[in-house]
Amino acid sequence: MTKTPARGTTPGSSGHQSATIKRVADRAGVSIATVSRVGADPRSVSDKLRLRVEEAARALNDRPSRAARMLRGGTSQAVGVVIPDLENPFFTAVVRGIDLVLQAAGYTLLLANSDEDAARERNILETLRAEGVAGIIFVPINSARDAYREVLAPPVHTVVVDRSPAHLRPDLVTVDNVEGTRIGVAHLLQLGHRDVALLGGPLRHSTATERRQGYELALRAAGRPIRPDLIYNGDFREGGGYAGMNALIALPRRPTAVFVANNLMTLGAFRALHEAGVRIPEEVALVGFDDMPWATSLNPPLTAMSQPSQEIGSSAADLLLDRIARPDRAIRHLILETKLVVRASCGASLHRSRPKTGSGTHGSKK
Amino acid sequence: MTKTPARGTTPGSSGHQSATIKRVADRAGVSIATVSRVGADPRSVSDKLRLRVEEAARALNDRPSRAARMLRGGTSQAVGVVIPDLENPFFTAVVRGIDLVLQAAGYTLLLANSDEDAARERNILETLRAEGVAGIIFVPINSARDAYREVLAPPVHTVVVDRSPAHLRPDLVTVDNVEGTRIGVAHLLQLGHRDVALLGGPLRHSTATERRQGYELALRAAGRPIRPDLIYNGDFREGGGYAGMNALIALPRRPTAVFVANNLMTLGAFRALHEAGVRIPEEVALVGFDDMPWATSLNPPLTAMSQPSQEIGSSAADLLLDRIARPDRAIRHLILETKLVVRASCGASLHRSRPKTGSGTHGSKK
DNA sequence: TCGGGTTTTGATAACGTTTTCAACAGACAA
DNA sequence: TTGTCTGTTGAAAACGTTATCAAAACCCGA
Repeated sequence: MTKTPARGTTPGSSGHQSATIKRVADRAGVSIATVSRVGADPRSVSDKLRLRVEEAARALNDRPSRAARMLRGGTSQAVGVVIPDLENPFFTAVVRGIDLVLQAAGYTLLLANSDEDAARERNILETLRAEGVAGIIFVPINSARDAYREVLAPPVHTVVVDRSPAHLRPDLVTVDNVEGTRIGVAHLLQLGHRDVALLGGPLRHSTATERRQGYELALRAAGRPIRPDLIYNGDFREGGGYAGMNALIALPRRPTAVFVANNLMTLGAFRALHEAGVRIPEEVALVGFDDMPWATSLNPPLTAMSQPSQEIGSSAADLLLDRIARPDRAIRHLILETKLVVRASCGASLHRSRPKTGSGTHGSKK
Repeated sequence: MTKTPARGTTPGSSGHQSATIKRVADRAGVSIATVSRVGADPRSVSDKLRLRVEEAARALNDRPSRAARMLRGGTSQAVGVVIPDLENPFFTAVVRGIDLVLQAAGYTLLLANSDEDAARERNILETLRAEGVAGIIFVPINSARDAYREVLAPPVHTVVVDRSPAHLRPDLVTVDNVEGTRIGVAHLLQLGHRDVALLGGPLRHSTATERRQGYELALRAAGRPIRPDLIYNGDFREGGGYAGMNALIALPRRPTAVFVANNLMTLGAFRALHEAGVRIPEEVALVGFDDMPWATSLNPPLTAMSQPSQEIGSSAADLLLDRIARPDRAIRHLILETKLVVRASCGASLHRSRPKTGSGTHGSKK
């Protein structure tokens, strides 16, 4: 039986149709164990057999069954991605980044939308866990304190994105929110504005508190006082930006510049300003956190702190893949830089007198 | 200890930890076959045992392994969703609708981004198929003609969304593109515009051809000629809208109104107009196809044909679930209505003289 | 040529389900 | 009481992998 084995009707194997690995094995004239091995570690099998198996697999268009693999190994080649709002372009850009590297690495992406709802998030996380995903990348709602204890249990790895969770130190990818906001606010200050307001977010999110810190930092560096009435804590949604901006322009001492700490809120702020007939940037100058695809379509185009959204996603995926490969590396926190993109909404073009945009200290008073 | 079978150390079962169904069976003092049965068809097992099993399952927080289930049955409780652009808010709204009903039905959502790339789409579809999804919901790229033959093979069910594929009649959910566009263009005509241009899309997409039909329909109904120079076929992306609008305003006989057949292109059109300093709607009136979350933040706010994006998604999911349950129903094509949302970009507010917005025939000449 | 060691291979158990088949229990008619 | 029929249950095979273990093949020095 030495040479002849490669052909179809070996006595042992009657003509079954299914069972991909078995079919490959039959065709190559080897045992299924050998086939499995060339998939796992090609060096562990002799060149002769390896070649036979490889060609048989190719001919049969063999795709190992994930179900079987997972049933055996307890973990599947899939990763779960959980974001709080599928319709926020920032998150979708992140997902796109994740998808790019995951797809290239042969992983399948399970996406779920937690909708900023803690119960739903919990449910999703449990499902994902039961599903046997190799890892989870998620933007935490961060409601209950010990909510994520069990998600971190060894079989499944976790990478957190955008917001840092309260009582947890997982692998993490964020942006430098403090510095980003500081630069944005400093830009406004430098343009000569004395009263710069902040349209901030819910303080349970690290992004909101950090951006607030950056705001205060910039003000202090410029020697300006922190006026509590100029700080509005919104909800990071369009409605909050609208309400907040309306509140600000109703102020007796109306601010001449506003830093909006979130993309959706920036939209709301624009709407409020347009409706009220307040001119941007002549009456109120605007800088937003997070650039958006349609920032240039706004009127005037938005000056924004641009986040590398897609790169956030791909970095997170890289981190996850790496952790899966080497589970006992040290925890890493990756902090990406933001970038000031100057367009018209901040009014920089009105100030031709001071063309130099230096390293962010305050400008002279107007 | 009355019933005794329920306790731990039954002679047959040594102290294994894993195997959920086995554990439930042990705890309830029945065979695993019985446990499986109460999951599949509760009426097929006696009340007594059924109760015991149910309570055991509840106590053990039993979650049947999807991997095992799929390995046995060949199909998993997951559905694949394939869209061509994760960053287009229309598609994400659709996905959100899908997610809503799928999550409620206990299905897992596998999302993939085909990026308008045929090869990638094909690869995704094959993967999904190999993955054993119960069904696929997708927006087809529609490049090669027989590209989708094998996707339709019986084990996996398909629902197509937004665009109808060329040589295929699957379950389908679209919007009434012809009528939607007709209404939008008629609105412009009724406002007194004589030269209404169309910023259209790539004709390989049914959405683009149908919207073009609607445009011509409206023009003919108003007795206006079709001027080829007023029709620009873009790419359904921001850049195409920008280029197209620039081309239109460079025309010797510049149109006074433009219907933009796609959300991203609308953004580009706005940008072009703003940059060129052309006033909306005084110099060029604008109506777009597909309303967007930020339509009200544009300046002026966008008049648009609003699509029920989320409902498109949820309907598609409903269709799919129904087909999975009853595979031999007739093929269905669900056509949803669009709605004209009048804001400022069309200039309707400038025409206080004619407050009645009737059923879409043309108004008197200006 | 023969041992001893190393490498390569194959048979098989296990993973958690569903489903088929046979066995068993109970009900009812004779 | 016996026999047949129906309804309920359990044993076991199968799904496609991977991993363990033992057998086989090979290599090398004596």
